[in-house]
Amino acid sequence: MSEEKKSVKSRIVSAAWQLFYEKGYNGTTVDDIIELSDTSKGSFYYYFSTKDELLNTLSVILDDFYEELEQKMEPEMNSFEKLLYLNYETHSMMEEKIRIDLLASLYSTQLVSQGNRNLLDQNRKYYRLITKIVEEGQKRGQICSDMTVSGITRYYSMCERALVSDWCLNKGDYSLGEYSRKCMPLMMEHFRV
Amino acid sequence: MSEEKKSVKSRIVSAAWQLFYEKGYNGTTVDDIIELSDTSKGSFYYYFSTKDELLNTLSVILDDFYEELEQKMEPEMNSFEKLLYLNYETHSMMEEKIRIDLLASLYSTQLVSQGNRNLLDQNRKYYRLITKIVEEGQKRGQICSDMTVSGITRYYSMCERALVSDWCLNKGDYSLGEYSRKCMPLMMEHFRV
Amino acid sequence: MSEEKKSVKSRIVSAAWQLFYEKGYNGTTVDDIIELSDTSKGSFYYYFSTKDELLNTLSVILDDFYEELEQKMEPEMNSFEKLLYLNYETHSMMEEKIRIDLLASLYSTQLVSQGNRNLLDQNRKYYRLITKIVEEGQKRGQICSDMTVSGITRYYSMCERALVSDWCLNKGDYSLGEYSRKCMPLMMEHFRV
Amino acid sequence: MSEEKKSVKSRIVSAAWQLFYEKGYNGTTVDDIIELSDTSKGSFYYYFSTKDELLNTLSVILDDFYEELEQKMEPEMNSFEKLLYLNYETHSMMEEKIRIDLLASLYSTQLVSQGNRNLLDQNRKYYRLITKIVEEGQKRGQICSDMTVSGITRYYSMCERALVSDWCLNKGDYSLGEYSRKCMPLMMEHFRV
DNA sequence: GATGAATGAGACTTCATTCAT
DNA sequence: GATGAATGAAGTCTCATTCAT
Repeated sequence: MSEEKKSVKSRIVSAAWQLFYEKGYNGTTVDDIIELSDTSKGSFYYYFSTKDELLNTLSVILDDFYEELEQKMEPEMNSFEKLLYLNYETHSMMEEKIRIDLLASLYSTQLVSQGNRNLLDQNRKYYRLITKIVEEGQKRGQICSDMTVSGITRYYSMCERALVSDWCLNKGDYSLGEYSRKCMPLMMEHFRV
Repeated sequence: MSEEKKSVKSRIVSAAWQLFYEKGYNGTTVDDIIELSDTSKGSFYYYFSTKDELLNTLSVILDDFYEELEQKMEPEMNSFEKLLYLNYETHSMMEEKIRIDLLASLYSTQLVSQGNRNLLDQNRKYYRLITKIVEEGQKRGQICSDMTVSGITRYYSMCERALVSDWCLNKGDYSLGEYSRKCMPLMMEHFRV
Repeated sequence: MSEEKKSVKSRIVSAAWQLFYEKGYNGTTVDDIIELSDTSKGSFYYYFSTKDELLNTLSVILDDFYEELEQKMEPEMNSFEKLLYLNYETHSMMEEKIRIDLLASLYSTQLVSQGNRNLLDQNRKYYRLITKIVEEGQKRGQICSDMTVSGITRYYSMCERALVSDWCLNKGDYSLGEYSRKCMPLMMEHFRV
Repeated sequence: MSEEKKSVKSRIVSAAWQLFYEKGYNGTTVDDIIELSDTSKGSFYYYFSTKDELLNTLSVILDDFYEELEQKMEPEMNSFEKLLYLNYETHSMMEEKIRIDLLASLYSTQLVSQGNRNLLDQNRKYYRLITKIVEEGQKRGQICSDMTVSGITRYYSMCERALVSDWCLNKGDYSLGEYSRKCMPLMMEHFRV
């Protein structure tokens, strides 16, 4: 069981993302997903309490990416630069690898959903990583200390969300990576020492 | 005819907003709207091709507010301050007067809709007003000139959207006005001369 | 006016029938008709109180055909044979010249319409012609006299409607003309002297 | 479960027919039906792909009646007489028990519908019963053998449809039972031995 | 853990028809 | 006579979600 066939849950997740890429989030129905993953309505709702919940699995993908990036970064790099670096790398990756309408759906859904707002979940690798860098930056005197670590983290993440949201709103008619490279330093200017 | 009864379209809009305030966007059905406005499905879909389209009429409300604000502002006020002032006033008004779930719905909808993205419509009073102030500011030497007028306008509006979006994402658990008063100067710091 | 351009009413009729042939009765909307005839909703409803009424203009076409047939028939022909002849000629013509779904629509509509039931209108050329032949037949002793003229006319027309209806019900998968040639004599057998 | 509540589908059918009797076919809306049967649009369209489809359930009612009649008929009765007997009984029953506009709607709908034409479905009890009697009649020498069993069955059913259709076309202004009693022998005369 | 028939809610469509101008 | 914006009525579709087995 455990070895020979993928778990039902992971079959659902794979199928869902495959379909999301092909047909977009709203264009994909739960029926499509269970058909491709060869399961049933019952199983789907056994593992996920709602279709939206699948979108949250996107943050897992993103967090894996942050994990990788963390490895790659030189620890001695200037902390402020680290933030800009992370931002540029991630936004470039999103632009290349993730369908824009998925991002749009994710942001759209989180705005109106009642439940867990994954984008803001403080336990994500993302938040832990940013927090760590800000802390380190303040200690090293490379990031301004007139705001708390969590205040800066929150501000930074708001700026990132702003860049992604606007890119989605504009239907991707410019480069997310490049626009972020240009704007992020402006938005963070105050915190550079 | 002309005097005695409001046009059908405006009856629909009024009814819709009344209901949106009472029951929220998702809580309001098209049937509710046509019942309160005493019209019919046919008429509703004759004027609006989709329920979402009603949300766009929110920008009319906002633009009316910008009109008012423009009157109130002292022309000699520092241009950079004008931007911060507008931001604070508007966000305070939104916080007080507009149901958060309407803003959330508006932003959510615009992210995934195919059609006109009202939030970005350059012809809105909003854009024309910001553009005018930025222009004036550069002329007067109160706003930095290392970016074009339209670039700054766009950046400024992105920052505003970020603040509103994040407030919605956080379900309004802090003051939008106050948070904007604190963050907007940071975000705009680069453009202050 | 009178000479140079066709009357609005006849433009509507032509357009309607052209469209009925192309798209069927139900497939043709009043909007289609007014577009092709280059008139307006108002005009359409000025001339026809309902879309169904257009179908009635079909009986004019049929009656023209009966007029023709009457000319062609030898007056001395046996009256009973005349009835069979008329039946065969008409049903063959229908099969060739008239779209089956128009006949189906005509019959279908008349079954449920409140208004005038053209199919039964005793003033039609059709009824006048059949009545004349039956009368003549009884006088000549070629048609059985144990039923009144109007009784036989009515019976005869019911049989014709039966053949057409059934042909429509079967979606025309056999020859209306041939099936009528075979069945009509059976149905009328009693009246042959 | 099994005992306590009727299936949703049959609740819909019952409600529909109750309403059809009260308000006629066109006078009954799908909303009425789901309200009375205490179900939902979703369920309705899960079981029936269109409102018209409900009319087809009429043949079930008719077939039940044929079942009954078959029991009542003396097996030794002359086969030709059996056909006339069946015809008279059924048409009398229709006249008494079934709203004329339902029959009209059924015939009207079947003329223009794309789908299954219930009226012609050879598997109905009706066709099986008529076929059996014709077969038996030919064997016994009570029904003429110059046409095939299926040819005669088809002809017979066409005659019955003719009588019902015309009755509907005339809005029931005479007795269907009596008119059938008078005409059916004329129409079938050829097959009497 | 799995299943899928059944449900509920509401958006949206379609058109013939009306009516003030 | 003509116009077409506006209407009304009902049918149909779409799906996420639930629940008895």
